[in-house]
Amino acid sequence: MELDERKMKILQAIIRNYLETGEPVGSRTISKYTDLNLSSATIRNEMSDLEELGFIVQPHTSAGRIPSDKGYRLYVDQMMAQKEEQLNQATQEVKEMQEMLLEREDKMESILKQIAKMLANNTNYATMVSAPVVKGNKLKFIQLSRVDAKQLLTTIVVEGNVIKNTMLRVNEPLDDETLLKLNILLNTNLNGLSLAEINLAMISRLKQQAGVYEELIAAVLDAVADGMKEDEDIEIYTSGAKNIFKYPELADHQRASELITTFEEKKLLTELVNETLSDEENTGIQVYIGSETPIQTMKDCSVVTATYELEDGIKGTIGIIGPRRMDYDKVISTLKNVKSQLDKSYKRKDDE
Amino acid sequence: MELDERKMKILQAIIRNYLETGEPVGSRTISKYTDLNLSSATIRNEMSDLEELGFIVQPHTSAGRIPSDKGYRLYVDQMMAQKEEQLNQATQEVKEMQEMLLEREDKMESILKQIAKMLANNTNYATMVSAPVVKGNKLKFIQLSRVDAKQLLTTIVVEGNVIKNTMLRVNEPLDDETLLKLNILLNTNLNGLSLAEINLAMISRLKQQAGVYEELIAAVLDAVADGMKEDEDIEIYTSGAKNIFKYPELADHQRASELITTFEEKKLLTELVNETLSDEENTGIQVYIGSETPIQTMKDCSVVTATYELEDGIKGTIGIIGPRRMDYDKVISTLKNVKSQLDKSYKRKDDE
DNA sequence: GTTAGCACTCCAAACGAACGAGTGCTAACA
DNA sequence: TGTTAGCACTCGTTCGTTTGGAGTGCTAAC
Repeated sequence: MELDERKMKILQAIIRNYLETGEPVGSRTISKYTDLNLSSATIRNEMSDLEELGFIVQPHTSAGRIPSDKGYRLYVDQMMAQKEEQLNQATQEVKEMQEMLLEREDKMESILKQIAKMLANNTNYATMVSAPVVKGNKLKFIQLSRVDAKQLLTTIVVEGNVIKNTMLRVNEPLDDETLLKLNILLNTNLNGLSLAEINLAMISRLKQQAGVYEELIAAVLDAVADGMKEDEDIEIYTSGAKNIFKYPELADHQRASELITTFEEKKLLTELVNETLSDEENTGIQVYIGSETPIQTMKDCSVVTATYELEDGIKGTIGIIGPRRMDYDKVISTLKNVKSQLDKSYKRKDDE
Repeated sequence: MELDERKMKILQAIIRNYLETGEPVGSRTISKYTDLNLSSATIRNEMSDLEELGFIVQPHTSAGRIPSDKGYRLYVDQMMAQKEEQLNQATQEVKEMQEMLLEREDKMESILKQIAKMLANNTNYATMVSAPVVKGNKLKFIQLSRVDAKQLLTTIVVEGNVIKNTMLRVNEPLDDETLLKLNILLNTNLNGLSLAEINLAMISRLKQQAGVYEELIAAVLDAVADGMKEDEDIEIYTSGAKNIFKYPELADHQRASELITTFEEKKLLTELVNETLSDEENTGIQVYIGSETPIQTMKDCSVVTATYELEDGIKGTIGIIGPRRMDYDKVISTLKNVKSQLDKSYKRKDDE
């Protein structure tokens, strides 16, 4: 059996209708809905075929049909192909984002939080935004300062301007000269290195040169290791969890509880982020439908993600999580817009 | 009408039973449950009185009674008075916490997150922990460092060892000498001041002394203001939101959705934190029952909070949010334990 | 290939009976 | 006077039945 053009049109009509209503759609509806001018009986025959092909399913006998994952997949793929070259209209989101980005260019964290919130409000789905992850992770700057007699502050800056601080306690106050010497020692030896490159040889050399301050240097190195090994613990902001209650198919206790937990324990979401970031042939937007998603608890959801890239290799993920019958069209174009704004934002900065 | 001892006993029995079952409790149940040896008819008379006094209510005619907010309040107050001097048994929580606190004394953030999680797991309620808020907010240390030719890093340390960083861009690289001068200028003028004390006069004096670097100083002061004005934006960690689904009286869509939002937008919770911290005659534990809570969306919940205090004036709040029929006894003693551990943790550090 | 017609299926909502938990009241009892 | 047994009554819950409607599959005719 072939999927001819008429079947295709009917499938599309079924999906569109289901996206709107969330109810199984019957043959009569389609017969009226489309401009095909076919009777419900004919549609019934075609629907029977579409079911055999696996694009739609019946929740139970004598009910209408709903799209299967395979059906959604076809629909989404086709849509993506069609609107490859979409113009970038100044949507609501773009306007809001431009204001955000203009306002404060340095406060990445709060901007990402706001993006998550804005997307949740504008789409009525749950959203997540991961903070950019630096792949290389080279140390750019390290400094030891005396806050008071017994407390030192280590400040390290990693490529991509990620800043980390750690307080250290010392028994004896350090004089200015020693502090300067230690700072020079640390900077000359460690700058430009990644965590992997700070090996045992380097460590013992440093300790040797530090003399009596060997112990202090060890503590500093610990702090450095701590600050740079952030890969496992990606910062993720979420918003709009309450939106899942808007879709009855997600709102029963069991599912809702699981989903809420997934959003609360952001750790589970890192899997999604890793998945999207690791995908090589990534065009920027990815769609996971139902069982395709990498996170178990979301098997009844669809997830659309966008990967944004600030500088080379510094990437993050924006994700929208909703029911299978998501408004893919709107979500995808919204994400495309937001992504392009974020991509641009850093380029703009460099131009200054 | 008086609330004599017998009525009191009956009220207690009603509440205890309701805490367990969540179902309205009838006269026959009480007649069997207690050691009063009274028939159900007598109990009925007493219950009628208790209802008139406002301690219990009937969800509808011909149903059992459930405690009113006033009833819970009496019960809780009495319990608190009784166990004023409770011994500090080594509970599950204490053990878990001691491990946490021993492990890393500097990582306040992750410890607080863990506490929230642990409490949620051990109590089956939703939890929140606010990071300590410094009242005075005096600047302890400020430093300007050169990360690379075009980027400066401001690091400020506020009392209570809260550290803030901001990146600044400059057009012209600064030489070491200028940097040193600016640092001395900043430290000598600003150290020990609170945000309120950095007034216009001070600012213009600084700018004047900075000469050509006036603009830079202005940027630094902006960063300082930004870093110190954190009062409005208290860091709050939450956990166990999913637990609300365990209590049918909270789990309907409407309520659940509101509660989830409250937990997600932690801003709303700051009100609760402010309320508890501002209460002067605070013995450490506070109980808000139903409509007593300061947050509208929680009017069907009870909230138990503990205020912990690290150093003088550096306080935070731990809160447990559950249904009205919360196991107050367990929750209160758990919170007492956790609170005392946190209170101690800093004292211990000082002793070292 | 398309369509009208019809029997059939199945869910959802409406209905009502039966049940049971619980009350309030009254009258009797110690 | 306080306590208790008894009884009529209320009201929510449950469960089986009914009904209506939406939708299907099949068949026969166009």
